[in-house]
Order: sequence, then C-alpha cells, then structure tokens
Amino acid sequence: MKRPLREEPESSGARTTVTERAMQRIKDMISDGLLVPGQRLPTEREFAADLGLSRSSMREAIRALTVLGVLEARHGAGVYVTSLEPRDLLDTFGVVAEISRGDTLLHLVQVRKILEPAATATAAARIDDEILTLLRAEMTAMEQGGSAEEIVGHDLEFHRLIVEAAGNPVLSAILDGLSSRTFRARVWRGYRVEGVFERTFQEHDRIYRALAERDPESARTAAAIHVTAVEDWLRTQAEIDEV
Amino acid sequence: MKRPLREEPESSGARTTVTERAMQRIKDMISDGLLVPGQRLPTEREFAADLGLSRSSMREAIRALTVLGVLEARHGAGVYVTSLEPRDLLDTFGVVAEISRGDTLLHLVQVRKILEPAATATAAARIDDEILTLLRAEMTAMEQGGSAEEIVGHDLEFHRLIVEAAGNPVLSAILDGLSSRTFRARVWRGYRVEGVFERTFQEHDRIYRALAERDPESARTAAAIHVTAVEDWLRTQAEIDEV
DNA sequence: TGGCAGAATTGGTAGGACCACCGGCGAACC
DNA sequence: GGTTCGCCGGTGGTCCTACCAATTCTGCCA
Repeated sequence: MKRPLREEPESSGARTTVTERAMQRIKDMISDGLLVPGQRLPTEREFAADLGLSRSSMREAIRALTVLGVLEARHGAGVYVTSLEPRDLLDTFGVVAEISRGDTLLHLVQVRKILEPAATATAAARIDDEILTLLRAEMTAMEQGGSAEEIVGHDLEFHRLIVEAAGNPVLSAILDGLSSRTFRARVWRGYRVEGVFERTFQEHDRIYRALAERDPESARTAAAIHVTAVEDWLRTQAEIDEV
Repeated sequence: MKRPLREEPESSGARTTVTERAMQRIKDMISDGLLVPGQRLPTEREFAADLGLSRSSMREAIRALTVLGVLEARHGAGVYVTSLEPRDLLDTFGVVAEISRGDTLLHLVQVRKILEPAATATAAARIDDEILTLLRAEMTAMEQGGSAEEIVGHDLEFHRLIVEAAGNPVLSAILDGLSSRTFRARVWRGYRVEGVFERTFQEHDRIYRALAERDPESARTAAAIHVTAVEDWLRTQAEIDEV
C-alpha cells in the first residue's frame, strides 16, 4: 500500500503517460480559447517547465499534434497554432488511404460514391462561370495528354474544383483524402484497361454539362456514374494484382 | 549505409526532418508489406540504430504514428503494428470535431446529413433481426431516461448500430467521428430546447420502423429528417452561445 | 539611412541515465 | 507433482545535457 506518489484520484484516468496528458492539456487550451489560431506557443523549454515535464516529452506531444495538423513548428521561429480549419486537420485522412488495402480500398471508394454525387449536386446550384472556365481548362489539358502523372493531376484537379464549389471545407478535405490513393494508383498503373481514358473523358464532359446547366440532379447522376466506373476499375485492378 | 547524411538530390523534398523521414520509412514498410498488422517492431533502440538516427527522433516518429492509429506501443512489451483497420486509423477524426467550432461544426453535420441517410438506406437492406432487437432495446433504454450522459449514450449507440449494419467500416469510422462532438455538446447542454427529446424519440421510432420493414427509401428519408433536426438544433445552440 | 554580419533565440538531433512495466524462468511452497 | 510467487532481463517512458541548424533580432558600419 505504500504508493510512493499516488496520482490524485480526481481525474480517474491517471493511468496515462505524461505526453498524452500534455497533448490533452494543449487541446483543452485550444477548446477553451486560451490558444487561438495563429498564436505562438511558449518555447518548448519554457512550455515544458510550465506544464511540469521534460522537454523530450513535450516535444513528443508537440510532434503528435503537429502531424494531426493542430500545431505547426517552424525551425528557429517557434511553435504556432494552425488555422484549425478542416484542410489542416483532415490531411491525416490521406494517411489512411495511403496504407489501406484490400477491402478497405473498396470501402473508401464506396464512401466517395456517397459523397461525390451529393457534392456535385450542391456544386451545380452554386457554381459560377469562373470555376466552369477552370473546369473546361482542366478537361482540355487532360485530353491533350502528357505523362501519366500530369493526366492524373488534371483529373484530380477537376474533381477538387467541383467539390470545392460545393462550399463545404470538411467535405473537400474528406474527399481529397479518399481520392488521393485511387489517383496515385492510376499514376502507377496507367489507364491500362481498354478504353478507360475515353470513357473517363466522356463522363467528365457529362458532369461538366450538368454543372453548366445548373442542373443538380443531372450532376448527381453524372457523378454517381463516374464514381461507379472508378469503383469497377478498382475491382479489376484488385483482380490483376493480389495486393 | 554508404550515405550517412547529405540527402540525395533525387527526392527533391530533401527539406525534411529525420523524424518525418523515419515516419515515411515506416509507412513505406507497411505499404510494401514488410510490416503486417499485429507484427512487432524491433526495439526502439535497435530500430533507431537500423535507420541511422537517435532514439529520441525514433520515439517522436513512433509517437506520431501511434496517435495516427498505425502503431501501438505497449510499455515493457514492445511496439506493434495495429490491425490497420478503419476504426483504428480514423479515430483521429474525432480530434477534428473536438477542437472545431463555428461554421466548421455546421459543415460536420452537413457531411453527416449526406452520409447518414445513405448508410441507413443500406442498412435497411442488410439488417438482421438480432440488430433490430438491439435497436429496440436502445430506444427503450433511452426512453426510460437517466442521466443526460446515459441518454446521449443510448442515442449514440442507436445510430452506431445502424451505421455498422451498413457494413462499411470506413463509413462507420467517419460517422463516429462526425457525431461524437454533437453528442458531447448534448451532454453538456442537455435537451434544453422544448420538446427536443420527444421529437428525437419519434424520429428514432420512424427510422426503426423503416428498418424493420426493410424499406431503404423510407429509411433514407427518416434518417435525413433526423439529421436535419439535429442540424437545426445545432443552429439554435450556436445562437444561444456565441462560441 | 540602409544593408549586412554577428549574436541571441528557438526548434531539431543525439546520446545517456534511470524508472516503470511486462513476461518468463525457476525456486519455494502446498 | 502441481501451483504460486518472486526475481530478473528486456523494453517502453521520462528526464537531462549537449550541440546543431534555422530564424530573428541587434547594432555596427558604409
């Protein structure tokens, strides 16, 4: 029973590491408004002393919150709170797609199959001519070809612009993460399957026309057809290589 | 180990820290199948020596991948690769909701408004009697009341069960993250608005009946109505307190 | 007045020391 | 003979110190 330095029973979750507690304290400071976007934190040495832990542990906490997109460390300048906007916080989403495989990849596309038609429909009601011009340019660039990487880049940008037009940053961030892996796969494998490229372009054209006509339901359908095609493509790829 | 330092100009992104490079190496090992779920990594000291960096930096990399749900460190036992399934990788999603506020909270619910009806519709086509029984139990428990925390817990579980029945782990993980914040807010604020509790129960009942009848479209509609109600509730809360 | 070199500041890396916890082996006990 | 318990090596967790590298500030000099 001789507990040397028993933690206070106040927070029952005493069974945790100091680094985790530090992360929680920092997150709480943000939730409570003590730390606001763009604000600079105390230096690592100072902050560690304030919270009563070593610089090493504090660094681990800061590193963890950095990869989560909450903090940003600038060498020689200090540690800052990010904008805390979805695009900062959700880029870890891409990590999931990066190391997923097998059925999980199909599940990722299936979620995209839900989100992308809805996003495209919303975009149809809000899109302006400027974005439409950009979309047209991406389509042209993609049609004219180039390296596989360039083509996929234009493909990616085409969809990104549309989703962005829907006006929901959370939605944009999620779909970015969901799509990245699929597109990366295309870079590596190319559009090997017969006629995939032509079909993709036709589908893009159909989406574009629906958007230009500000027709949400047509846009939804066109997007659904497109993502379903991507899903089918992914299935064939899964059969080709056992990974 | 021919090159102790001096990054190759090949990878233009040489402007990076050793910790980040270590994270990338580990992720690559997983992508390449050198590390599989459940496998144990070398000890921190050993692994650091292998990759040519200090234990401090290696620990930061491991800590970062731990919060991302990729690795799991067991004190005294070693570091292991997680199952790498969506529920492990996407619980960082909750962090986003945890520190978001203002418009971002609305954007979160709006994404949920897209996903949840789709998930509920899918569930209607796949759900079995066992799950329906569980849902019934949650509804009863919620109706009988208790602390705010308990009620919200049953509310949360009700939705979780439905989404799980849709059979897409990625979808489940995303919706878990999206919902957690809203429900936590409910715990704190209670169901203060007049009649919210009764209306919630009626909506749940409607969802339940649609599922029991295996009617996807009714289920979709019922879920949409429900989430929209949540969205409205959130708007009123946003007006009450300026946070 | 303006620009530039050096100093001070601050994050990044390294390495060592010690503590807390896990797991297995073997002695001790029933 | 079987079970229990304690010891001990291994491993992650924490702290510390020193030094490197990027940034920012300061103040001198032209």
